[in-house]
Amino acid sequence: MFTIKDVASDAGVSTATVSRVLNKEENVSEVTCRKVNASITKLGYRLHSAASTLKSGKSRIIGVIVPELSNIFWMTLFEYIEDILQKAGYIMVLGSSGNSVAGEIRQLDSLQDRMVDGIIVIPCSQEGTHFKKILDKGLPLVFLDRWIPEIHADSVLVDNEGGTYDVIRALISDGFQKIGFVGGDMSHVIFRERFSGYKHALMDAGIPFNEKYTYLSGIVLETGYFGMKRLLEKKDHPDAFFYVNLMTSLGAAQYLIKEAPEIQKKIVCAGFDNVYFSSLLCCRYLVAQPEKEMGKLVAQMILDKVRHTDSCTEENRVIRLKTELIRC
Amino acid sequence: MFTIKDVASDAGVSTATVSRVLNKEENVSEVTCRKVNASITKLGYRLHSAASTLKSGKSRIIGVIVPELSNIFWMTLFEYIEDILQKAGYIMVLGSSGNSVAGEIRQLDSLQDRMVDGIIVIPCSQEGTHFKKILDKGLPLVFLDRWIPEIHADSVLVDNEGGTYDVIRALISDGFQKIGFVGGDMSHVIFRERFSGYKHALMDAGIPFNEKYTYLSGIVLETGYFGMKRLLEKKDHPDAFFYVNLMTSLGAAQYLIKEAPEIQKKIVCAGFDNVYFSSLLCCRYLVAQPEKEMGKLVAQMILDKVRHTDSCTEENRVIRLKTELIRC
DNA sequence: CTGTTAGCGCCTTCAA
DNA sequence: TTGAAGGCGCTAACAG
Repeated sequence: MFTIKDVASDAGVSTATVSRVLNKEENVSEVTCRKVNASITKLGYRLHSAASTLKSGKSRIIGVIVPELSNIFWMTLFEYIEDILQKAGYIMVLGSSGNSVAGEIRQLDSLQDRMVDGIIVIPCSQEGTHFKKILDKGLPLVFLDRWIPEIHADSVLVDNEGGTYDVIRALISDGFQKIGFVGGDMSHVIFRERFSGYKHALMDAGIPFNEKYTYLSGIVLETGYFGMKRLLEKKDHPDAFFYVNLMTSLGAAQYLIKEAPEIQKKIVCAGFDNVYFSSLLCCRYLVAQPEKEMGKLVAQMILDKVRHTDSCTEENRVIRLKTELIRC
Repeated sequence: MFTIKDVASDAGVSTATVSRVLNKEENVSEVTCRKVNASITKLGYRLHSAASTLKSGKSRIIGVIVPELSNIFWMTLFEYIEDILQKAGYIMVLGSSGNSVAGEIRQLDSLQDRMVDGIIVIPCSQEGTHFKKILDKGLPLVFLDRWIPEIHADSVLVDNEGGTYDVIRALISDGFQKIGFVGGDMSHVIFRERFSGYKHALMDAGIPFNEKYTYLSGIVLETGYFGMKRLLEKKDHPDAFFYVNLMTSLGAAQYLIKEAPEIQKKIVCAGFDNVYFSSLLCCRYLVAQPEKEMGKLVAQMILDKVRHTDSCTEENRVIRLKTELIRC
């Protein structure tokens, strides 16, 4: 393997100059730059990232922490994110927190050991003191999809309240009055927002909120399954349902297909999140998040922060993207 | 931040000794070891991975290349893999090849720049000269889920032929004679294996193979969708179907739900792969791959190779795990 | 069993 | 605009 020393002697310059070219510094004459680049390609030289990291303290690694890897929606986001990071010369280290704060802390430690330049987090809960510590160290951190308001970090989110409001209003326009709300961990801000959108839509339509049409205990597959079971068992059950996220939607669809196919035909469903196989959910409406935009934006944000660490102390930005109401 | 120097002086030993303790070498007295560890925890010392990598040439990074990130089955595998790697002190760098050889090469280059200790690959095609180059350099590489027979690398696979044979036989036992085969990129060995299992099961039951019951042009969502459309349009269409993988199954289910709900009731389906929301596919049978075992095994294999790079030149191991036939 | 020491490859002042 | 030179923190001989 070649080092900058080899490149330097081949190009007839010093290692310092090669380093300057590699790091795209301004003050290198165009002739020298070309000479050096020629030698680089000629020798097939590649930067030794460990050496560079040791000396500069920059690793060109962006760490990512997700509650779980097996979530299609999130992974679709990371497909876009990785693409942008890669093109900027960064690699993405993707780690799962296993839906626990302890997991998040473990991942944060591991990432710091690797001297990552920045971190993207989809937090698993509203507990955020461990993230606060990171920010206090001046390490760039951006929240994605979910956030923790008390922790002042840049965040890329969607308009959860508005998206839910719109879909509920659409159901109301279709003539439904008894609309079920399935799923939601109310310790999470984003689910409170969605719940709020639901209640406001009802309120604005003059429909009284009825707690017995709601099932709020969770955001996983089982939540949807048992939520539907519980709600449909009631004699005066809803005739339309809103599922708070993809997992809940999947669980609800499973229940309907397996246990209540005859009821499925009589009710109408809608759900937050849209993926490539959403048509299996048999929903009339879906609230689609702008994955591509979210991914691009968060990647750009973290790169900005990484490259201008000084401006990190500025006011934090919380970006809300619009969702799209899809009629299936 | 503290360095081994600080730990050394705090513990009253040399930096070499600290390094030995950190790397869990044998020849350190128990007393010294305890002293050093005490100082480490007392100071909250953490190894500087870049420095360690620079000196030793080992990064404690395992690179992973997948055709795409948004595949639930694969990501479930990586959930297990990451867990094991993490516990062994390694991190996983997950990158997408975007289903192209060029993408694979790009990822390989990036990983080599990072001095990864080993690589796990789910190849996107049967083209493997770029992987050969990696192996020739002595860099540990293991294939997962798919393989390239010409490239002699360790591989963790399932018994594709046997799994398919069993499910087709089950359909035959249920009385079906006209069984459709949907999906399959025959340039991939694993799909040829599945196709072979299908044909053998028919043959062993004395049922003649009929090409018009097959639709072999792809392994993506659209394959399943249009495959079903095409096959069901025929007047003498199959009354049972086998889908070659998850994506095809999803596409087929979408077609049936959207376009042919009345036919769906009259036919029976089966598919390769099983995920947490498979019940939405309305299959009678599923061929489940042992994800946990696969993940654990491949993680263990790559760690073994990484830790004993010398034995890398030995005969390569190709492991075939049994699938499980699930009746839903 | 432990200490001394020479770099690994690169970046970054400082001086020219 | 360029070069010289001193480490960044750690590991791995080698010596004791």
